[in-house]
Amino acid sequence: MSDAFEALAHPVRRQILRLLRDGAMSAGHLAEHFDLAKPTLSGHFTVLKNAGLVTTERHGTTILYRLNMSVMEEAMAALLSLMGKAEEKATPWKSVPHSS
Amino acid sequence: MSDAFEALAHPVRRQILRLLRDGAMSAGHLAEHFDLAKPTLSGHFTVLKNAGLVTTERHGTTILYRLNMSVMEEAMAALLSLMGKAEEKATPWKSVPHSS
DNA sequence: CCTATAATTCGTTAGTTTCCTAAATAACAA
DNA sequence: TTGTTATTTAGGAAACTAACGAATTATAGG
Repeated sequence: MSDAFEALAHPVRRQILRLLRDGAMSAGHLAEHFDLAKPTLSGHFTVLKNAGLVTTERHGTTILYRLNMSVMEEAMAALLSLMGKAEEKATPWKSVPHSS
Repeated sequence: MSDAFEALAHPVRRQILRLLRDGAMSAGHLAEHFDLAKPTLSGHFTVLKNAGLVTTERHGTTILYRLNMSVMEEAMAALLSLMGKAEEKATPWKSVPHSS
């Protein structure tokens, strides 16, 4: 879990995740959104990948980066658990009616 | 927001927050839970305080640390926004019926 | 004022992060 | 094979982090 928060701690990496919200994107296309050298971005990709926050998929010469929602959700759960009181530690999620 | 995630990235600091879930605690009492020198813990307290995740309150010679829920919630919201799709970016929170 | 207690700041060391340029690798096309 | 494009790896400089012991500040009580 430290790795995930560490990865989230850098604004460039959060922006990368934001760009990936709408779907996978290649390293090159992602790099166009930043004023940084490509190797620098590649380093950020590695941090995100090691944290499990993104997955990769090669398509010919390009490599697609994709958000890994399950790890994002694990980070959410970890953060949530830091907020709950101890006596609520093991409380299962309360279900609420669907609104749609 | 970087500061908050940076602060959350260290296991000792997450444990400190966990210890504070049930109420404020003095620096010394917190330090008893770790096998680290007090100056080291004091450094971690400073990181948490600079991130806004805790507040302090002096009582005589002791200093009480207390969770700052509102900043914890801001971190939650930031993480949540990284997960939502762009077209949901500005979606206001949907209200659900109270369960109690 | 003097002493004791609680906590922080200072100074140092070792290891890590971030960024760069240059070189290497992978896949494809001619 | 040769060249082109996409991306990563290598190597290095500057800045930052985490940890410690020693010294310092702040407060309370005699």
